[in-house]
Amino acid sequence: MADQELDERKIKILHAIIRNYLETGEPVGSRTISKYTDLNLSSATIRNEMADLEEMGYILQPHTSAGRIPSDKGYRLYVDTMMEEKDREIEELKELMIEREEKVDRMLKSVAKVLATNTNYATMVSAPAIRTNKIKFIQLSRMNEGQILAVVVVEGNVIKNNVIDSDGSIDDETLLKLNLLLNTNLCGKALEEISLAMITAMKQQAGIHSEMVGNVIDAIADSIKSEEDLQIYTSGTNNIFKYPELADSRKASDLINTFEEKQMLTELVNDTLAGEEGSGIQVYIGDETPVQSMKDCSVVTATYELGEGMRGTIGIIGPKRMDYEKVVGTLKSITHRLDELYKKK
Amino acid sequence: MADQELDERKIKILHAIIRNYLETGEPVGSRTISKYTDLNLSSATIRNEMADLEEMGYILQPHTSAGRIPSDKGYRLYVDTMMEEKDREIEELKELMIEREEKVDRMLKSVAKVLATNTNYATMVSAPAIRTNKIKFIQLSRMNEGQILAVVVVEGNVIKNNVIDSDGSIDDETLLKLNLLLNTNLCGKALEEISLAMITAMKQQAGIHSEMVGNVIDAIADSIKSEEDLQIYTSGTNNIFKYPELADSRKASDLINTFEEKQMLTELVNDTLAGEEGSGIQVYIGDETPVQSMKDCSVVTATYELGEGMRGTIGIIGPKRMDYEKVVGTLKSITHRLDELYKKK
DNA sequence: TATTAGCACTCCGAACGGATGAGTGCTAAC
DNA sequence: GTTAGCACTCATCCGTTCGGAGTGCTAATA
Repeated sequence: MADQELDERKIKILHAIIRNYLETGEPVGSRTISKYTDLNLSSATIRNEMADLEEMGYILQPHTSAGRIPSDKGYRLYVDTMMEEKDREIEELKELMIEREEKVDRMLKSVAKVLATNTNYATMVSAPAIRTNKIKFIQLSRMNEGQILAVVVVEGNVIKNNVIDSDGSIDDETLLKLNLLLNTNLCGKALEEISLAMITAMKQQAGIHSEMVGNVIDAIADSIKSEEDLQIYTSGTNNIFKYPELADSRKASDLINTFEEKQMLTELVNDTLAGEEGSGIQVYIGDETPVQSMKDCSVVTATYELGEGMRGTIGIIGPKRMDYEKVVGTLKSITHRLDELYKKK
Repeated sequence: MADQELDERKIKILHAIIRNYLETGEPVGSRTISKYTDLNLSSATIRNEMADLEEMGYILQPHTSAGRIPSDKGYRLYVDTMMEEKDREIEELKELMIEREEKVDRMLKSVAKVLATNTNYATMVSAPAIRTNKIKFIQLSRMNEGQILAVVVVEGNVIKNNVIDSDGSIDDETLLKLNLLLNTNLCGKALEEISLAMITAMKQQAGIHSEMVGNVIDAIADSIKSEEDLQIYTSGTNNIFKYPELADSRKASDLINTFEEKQMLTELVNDTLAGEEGSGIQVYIGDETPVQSMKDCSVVTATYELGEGMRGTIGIIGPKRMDYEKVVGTLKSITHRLDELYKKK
């Protein structure tokens, strides 16, 4: 009775158990199921089946004489094969005010917020990694005697800037030339594409001011790294208190910390962007997550694209018994909307 | 026996009670005090005195037959008159790496972090309100056909920027003129000083491009407001879990939320900047705080100044039984250090 | 052979009831 | 005014009890 396959009936029962548990958050017993499902079986029969399901690892008992709750393996199966998405979410979300904005970062912030209030889970949104963005415009200008302001605009109108101390005095004319040089050479290039060869070439062209070119490149590189490269916005952190299994002081503290030190979330972002396939939506259940402090959570991530290869990640973090259908639906619809908003142009 | 003044002895006893409670976090009984203090009194005498102190409102009993804990009024008295500051903290802090940085915001972030790890409380640091900062430099430049990039640098090298859609095409020469116009008129002025009169005057000078001037001013105003004007950095939020009286799920959730929605902290900032006097350090105990969600906390704030009138606020949020001496000392030393760092130049 | 009814059993959680001990308030003596 | 002494209160701990939910197993049933 142990190593058999999951037959039709077992699947139905497992499905019922999970659905019920997602709703109530309480261990579910055989009697409940025997009424809940359409297949008319007595609780005794259900019990036998449940014993099998437990042996196979799909469900588990918090303690003897308690009902069953889904195991990670159970959730996994559910998410992989038994889930029906709620497409109606898409319509609802259309109403949510996600509007295109001149500056992407501002919009992404609002995405995080909207998602958090809408789902009742914690959310994170990573801005497209800047180093893959293309440079739109570079501008050097003199602020005062000793200081030069370097401004770099990349796609999405993300603007980086840095103040450079220029010891040697540079006259306005050379500044103009440098601007021209930098723009013609670097515009349209992604930041990570800038090669050493290009830099030396530019230095050569700059002649006596080659030093300045180096400084500017350094400043650019610096201003990119400065913000830890990957900008991440979070929202709804305090939603975790809505789920007793996460509100435990120790776990909560760890989670809060993770959200504050956004850097820890980069692993999640990287993993999502790397392991992408199909719909671009990924579900991490419990231990599957790359972030240590989320071992008792489930995380659903999606990749979005704002045209021209600017890709970022959206993540929703909640308890394992999160409403996967709703979350996946919501993420699908929101990435779709982002796609639409930024495709036109 | 009720409406008498606090005599010497009562003060000593109250002092002892508070000190003891700050250390242990447990209600303190008469026996403890009778041994703790130098005035050799039996527990019975202490009990009588304690009854008086309670009647006067300086201490209270969590329940009959428990020891006493300080009331808000008790803490207040302690902070106002009985506290001896630990000046040695100053030396310790010197070791902490607070270094001047080109961009203030980055440094303030690190201040928040250093304070949080050093004190084990939650911290917030507000950046100087931008609108009181003076403009150092303005630069308009053409990004492409239809778009102009406006960059404004204010004191502290805080850099704001905005993209302006320019319908009418402006040639390079007028752009130069506009730059000159803006810089000569606005540099050295604080953002809030810009008056309508100045704007109209500039528009007149700009001639046919008066519209552009308006746009730029709008853009500047916008980019200031955009970031909710007041930038606030927080750190160590999860420290609140170290204090059981705050770790309670409901309170914790509220607090976390306050730190996430930094906007709520502006009241604290405003109150601090307004009610400033003497040392510039303020202590809010329990209900005294202007922020609703911190009713069960104490908050200590300080005003710092980065030369030339750029003033901001540092706040430390912890349980009522926080180590006021250490916190006040730390804040004093750190504001002092900031002052030093930014005075030289 | 699969399903079901029935029953003994397990375990959690809430409720109860002493002990224990810390701490108080009060009184009477010093 | 101070103190010793005592009765009293109350939180906390711990063992017990008890009911309920749910299980596993067995034997009867279709």
